[in-house]
Order: sequence, then C-alpha cells, then structure tokens
Amino acid sequence: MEDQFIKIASLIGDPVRAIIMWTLLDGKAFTATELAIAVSTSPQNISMHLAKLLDAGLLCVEKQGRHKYYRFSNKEVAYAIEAMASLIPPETPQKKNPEKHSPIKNCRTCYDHLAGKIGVAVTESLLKQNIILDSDAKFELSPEGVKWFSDFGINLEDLKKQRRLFLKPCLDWSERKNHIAGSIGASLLDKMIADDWLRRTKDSRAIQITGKGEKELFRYFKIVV
Amino acid sequence: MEDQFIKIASLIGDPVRAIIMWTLLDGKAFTATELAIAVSTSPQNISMHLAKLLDAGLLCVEKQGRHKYYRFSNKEVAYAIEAMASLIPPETPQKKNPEKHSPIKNCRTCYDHLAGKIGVAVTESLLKQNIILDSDAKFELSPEGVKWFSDFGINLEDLKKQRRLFLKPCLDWSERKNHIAGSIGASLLDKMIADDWLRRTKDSRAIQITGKGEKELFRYFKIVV
DNA sequence: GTAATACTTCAGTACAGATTTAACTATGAT
DNA sequence: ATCATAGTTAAATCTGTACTGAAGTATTAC
Repeated sequence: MEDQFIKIASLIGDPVRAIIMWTLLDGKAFTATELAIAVSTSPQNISMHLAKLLDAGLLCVEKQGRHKYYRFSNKEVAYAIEAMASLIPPETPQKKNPEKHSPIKNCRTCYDHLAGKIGVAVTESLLKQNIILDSDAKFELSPEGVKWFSDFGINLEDLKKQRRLFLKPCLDWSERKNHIAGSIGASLLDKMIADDWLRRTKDSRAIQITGKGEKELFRYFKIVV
Repeated sequence: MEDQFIKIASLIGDPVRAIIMWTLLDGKAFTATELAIAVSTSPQNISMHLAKLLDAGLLCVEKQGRHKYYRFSNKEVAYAIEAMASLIPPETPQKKNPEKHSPIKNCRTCYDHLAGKIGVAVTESLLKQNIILDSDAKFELSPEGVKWFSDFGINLEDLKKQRRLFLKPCLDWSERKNHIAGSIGASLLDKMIADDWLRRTKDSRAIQITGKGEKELFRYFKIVV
C-alpha cells in the first residue's frame, strides 16, 4: 500500500503536474494545449504528463473533435489538492504590490461551489441573516432559510434528491474562513451565473462580477465589491 | 502562490518523504532513527529529509535527551495525507493471500481517532443503537447517546470545552465508509487503550486487540473480531 | 484535394536532487 | 574517562525522470 501512496504523491509532486492540478482546481475542463500554455512547457511534454495522470485515474478526458478536455475524475481529487494547498504557510509577508491581487483571489470557484472572498462574504451574510445556522462547526438551514432559498429561486427539494452533501462548511485556504460547500453552495453559484451576477472568464481561472452582480450582491448580502 | 504549492507537492512527492508522512499518519511521534528504519535508508539521508519537512512547517520536533521526536505539526497535515491516500485506486484485485491482511487494515489510528475496520464497525453500532444519529451526512448525538457516553466513562462536557470538532464523520479510505472523528472519536480510542481493550504495538503502525477488548467489543458493539 | 491545428510517440540528453562516503557534535551508559 | 548511540553537516557521486527534437496520426478548415 505504501508504494501506491508513493505513486500518487510523486505524481502530484512533479512541478509541471502540480501546476496542472492547481490549474484544474476550479473544476473547469482544459485542453492539452491550454494546459501547456498555463504551465509554459511544450505540447509533447504536457502530453506525457497528462498520460501519467490519466493512467493513475486522477484525471479523466473527454474527446471533442481534435480537442481533448481534461478535468479531475472525481471530487476526492479536488479535495486532496485543496488539502495540500491548505498547507501553504500563512505568512504572506506583505507582497510588493499589496493591492495588485489577481481576480482569482477575489472570486474563484472551489471545484464547483462558491469560494474565495465572495464565497466567504456570502456565507457570513447568510449566517448573520439567520438563513443558515452555525451549530458546532457544522451548518444547518433555519426555517426562515428554507423560505429564503425558495424566494431566491433555488428548489431545496431537488437538491436533497442529489446524493451529494446538501450543506457543508468548507475551509477555503485562500481566505482561511469557512464558506458553504455542498449542493447548496453549488446551486448558489449556478444561480448567480444564470442570473448574470457572475461570469466565468475565458481562461476560467477567475470569475468576474458583473455590474448587475455588484448591485444584487449588495442588495441581498450587503457585500461591497 | 503556485510556486508555494509546487514546493509542498514536491516535498511530499519524494519517495522517502512520502513514506515518512505515511508512517506518521497514526499520530504517534517517531525518532529520526525509527523513521530511517521504516523507510530503510541511512541516518544521514533521513536527517536531510526531515530537515526539509521541518523547514516547510509540515513537521515539528521535540527533543528528549539525545532523541528527537518528529510528528505532524498540525491536523491539516494529517488530513492532507489522508486525502492523498484516498486517491489510491480502489481496485484491490484480490491479493495473493486474501486473508493475510496486516493488522493495520484491521485497526489503525487515523491521526488520533479510531479508524480502520474497528472504527467503522464501532460507528455502525453506535448508529444502530441510536447513540449517534446520522442526519444528512453529519452525525449528531441523541439524548440516549449523552447518557451512554457518560455510562461509558467519557465526560462530554470536558470534550465540548476543547476547541476541536466535537463529533464529525470522516471517510476512512481503507474501508471507504464513514467513521466518527473529532474529539469523541479520539476519546473513545483513549478510553479503549486506557481500559486495555487495545494496545499500541511497539512500532505503532497498528493497534492490537486484547482478549479483554475482544469480549468488550462484542458486549458493547456486537463486533466479532 | 492541401494546409493547418491538436495531440502523440520515441530515442537521446541533461540535470536537479537524492544518496553515499566521511568526518563531526552531543548525550547517555559503564 | 571511554565507548556507544543519536543525530548533523559537507563534499563527491550517481541516477531517475523530465525535457528536447524529430517524425508520426487524426481532425478541421479552405
């Protein structure tokens, strides 16, 4: 079993493959070429690395014409990468450009639920409005919360049918605060994109907030972007 | 930030260091020499590797005379390693000796709470006896449960004072089933060791079940060892 | 049809970083 | 005081594996 673990660890341990995993963290699928650019290496090289990750079952691939789209093969992979990222020392000894933080930090998707600054802020607001309750480090939905989500246009009954966790906290490593994950977190993100509050950018590492989103985020959550 | 992630990933990605982390998974502290033996490499080499892990903050060390005891510096490290271990493909295409499974598989400590076959079985029994309740993929303690734990000799009030999570499920990768983690899980393990149901073995990768433990595990949980 | 794009395969090379050899310090045992 | 054990440090060597270059297939565009 040890050797199996070594195999996984050294797979992720290579610099090129580490960046591949890091890049795939937002849950979107990338083509081989896109990944080659993200990692700044040659197509041959990325091909070799992707083959290894594929072989180990960490990634899966979907062929579309002459393109191949790579993504994590399951949630566990994303969680493992997040867990490793959480080990990055919290120091942050004041970068040169303290305010030139990339949009990623503002609003990234943590696999498929809402994360980053916005995710944390939304969660805090939901807590403050007693829509969700924080009981002993786990989240619960309040009776008012049920009504709120229905008003917001999210059907909780549909969500409950999904096998995945309904409502769970998730420690976001870039903010070091809890935000909601699970199907509710994912559906919030979906709804915000559907209503054009947020847009995925082309290269998809980050999420942009639209003008409408800016207003609505303040209206619903008192978040100032 | 990427470079920080690469650093962590390639630290864990080296075969020797991967086994070190794997070995430390049971939460016990090991000396440098013990680790050198576990990894089967030279003292000089293990010293170099431990220095790197220490420098990155993944491990911490406690000096006792001429010995140095190494352990994970925090829970996050253990969780990250567990998360990586969960990526080991589940295949298990029928080993040669199907029943010669090592004691580790029977009963290992998952950082410091009870895991492995016994941990899962205990959890199932607690659920069946309605001592803990499984509500929407999170565990809750029932009123009867409060009494049960007090009868069992575990003071829940003391546990609640600890900052760490009181009761939470934890997917054990070797069994692929939920078992209880958090302070209750840890205290169950402590109690069982204190009452000599279980004993840590010398090299501590596994836990042995005593004769007494065998009887009591059946009496309390209907577990046949 | 031809050209261009997306990706793969294979053999040869290079190099970072692990390991070894050797000499060192510090604590504990007799 | 002497020896053994636990661990460290430094320079020399060795090696696995990533990378390069060259040549291939498959799909789309024109």
